[in-house]
Amino acid sequence: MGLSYAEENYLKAILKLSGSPDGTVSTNAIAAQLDTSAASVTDMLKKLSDKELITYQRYKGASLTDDGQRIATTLVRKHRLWEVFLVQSLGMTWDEVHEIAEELEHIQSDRLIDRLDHFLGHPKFDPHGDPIPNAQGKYTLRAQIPLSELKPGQEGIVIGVREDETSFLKHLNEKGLTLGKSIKVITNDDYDNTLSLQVEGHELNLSGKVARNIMIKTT
Amino acid sequence: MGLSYAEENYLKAILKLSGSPDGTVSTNAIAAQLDTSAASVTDMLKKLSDKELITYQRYKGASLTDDGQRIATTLVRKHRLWEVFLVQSLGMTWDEVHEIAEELEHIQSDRLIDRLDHFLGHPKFDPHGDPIPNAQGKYTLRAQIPLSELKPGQEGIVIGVREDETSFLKHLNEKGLTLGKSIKVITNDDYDNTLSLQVEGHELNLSGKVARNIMIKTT
DNA sequence: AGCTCAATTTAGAGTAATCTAAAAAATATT
DNA sequence: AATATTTTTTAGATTACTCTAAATTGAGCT
Ligand SMILES: [Mn+2]
Ligand SMILES: [Mn+2]
Ligand SMILES: [Mn+2]
Ligand SMILES: [Mn+2]
Repeated sequence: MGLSYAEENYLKAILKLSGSPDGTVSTNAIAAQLDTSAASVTDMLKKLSDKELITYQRYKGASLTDDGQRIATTLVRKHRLWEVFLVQSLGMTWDEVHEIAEELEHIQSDRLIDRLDHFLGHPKFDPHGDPIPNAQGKYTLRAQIPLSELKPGQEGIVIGVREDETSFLKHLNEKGLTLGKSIKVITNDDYDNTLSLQVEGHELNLSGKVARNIMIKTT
Repeated sequence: MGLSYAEENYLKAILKLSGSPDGTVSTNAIAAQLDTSAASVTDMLKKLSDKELITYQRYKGASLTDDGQRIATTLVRKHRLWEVFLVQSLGMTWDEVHEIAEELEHIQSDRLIDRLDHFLGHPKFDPHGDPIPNAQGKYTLRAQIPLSELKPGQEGIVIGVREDETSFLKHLNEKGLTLGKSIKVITNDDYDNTLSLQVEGHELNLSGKVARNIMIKTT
């Protein structure tokens, strides 16, 4: 029997937040990620723990079990494959696909996803530059560095973003800072990483907050 | 604010069942269609009535309002477009797409559906031969007659099925009776419409129950 | 070691969707 | 017209998910 959308969203949130060593995630971090109350999170952590998808001890945080990790990774795979479909096949823009994929990722059918993956040509990255896990849960890592950490004079290519909210991506569209663009840093403020850079002949100013969410492959 | 999946499924069921003159549908008919209890149906009819998506009087059945009709028709459009996608683009078979489309139809995004429609080339019929409403809710009707009503000697082409359950469609696959096939009736039992017919050189026997769910365009 | 405060959990409650069993209304039969 | 049967509704519960407010726990600081 499958999981509910809510259970799946929690697993995905825990995976996203568990970058740390042992991968333990706090109740409040999950609540913030899912924009829900800490009390709701506690309830759900008990349920997921009963189903052995996470390990959880009161007051000690949660981490994914192997089963939980596998399920969460599959959700990420589905989310990102659908995003590729929406952009590549349907011609939607990178700023409008995340919310839709947030629903599509819950469609239940392994066969569907394998077919979709095949149809799309086994893409390795989604429209935001995030890696797509394969059917075995493995994915490609790339050397990348936040734009905010580049020194004046350094050059590179935009290969990803760390944030997929519509407002952020629309902002980048307006600045012309989309995937694949070549950039060169002119100045980078020591204090708050306010940047000026060169993109396709134009000069551009960016806040440190924005620059920290743009990932660069240096050239 | 959007409707829940349950509310949408009820609207779709009412549309499907309201072929009659005024289009009034009984509580039990809906319960049977959705495989749920009559008590649950009554609860939901009250809710949909409050939202003015149906007209409903106790003990008198329900019918769609214009708003309800519009929403239900859009759901049918989405369901059938997704079925076309699954078969045409992903190469799935007509017997495995209905259940998946039952979920996909609830994805919320008008823009997505318009893009999908465009991507698929504005198809007029789904993989079961059912017409696909356009964005305005209009669809093409075709002259068709149940195979069970053909007389011995009559010929035609399979242009649709009235039932999209997997088991039924798999049965047709085994018999080689798929969309587009040419058939010729040899015998048709007066009492129960047990048929024998000619398909691609082979002779085939069908129960009346099956024959009543296969739609033919006579030639 | 004890105190303080933030993080977390528990308590209690609400909404949505569903069920079974009992009551009421409508329809069919005699 | 009265009675029997079927259909539909109501009553009362259950499960899943969520919330706010109150209680508890644990970690950091004197
Ligand atoms: Mn996304
Ligand atoms: Mn989601
Ligand atoms: Mn279908
Ligand atoms: Mn559905």
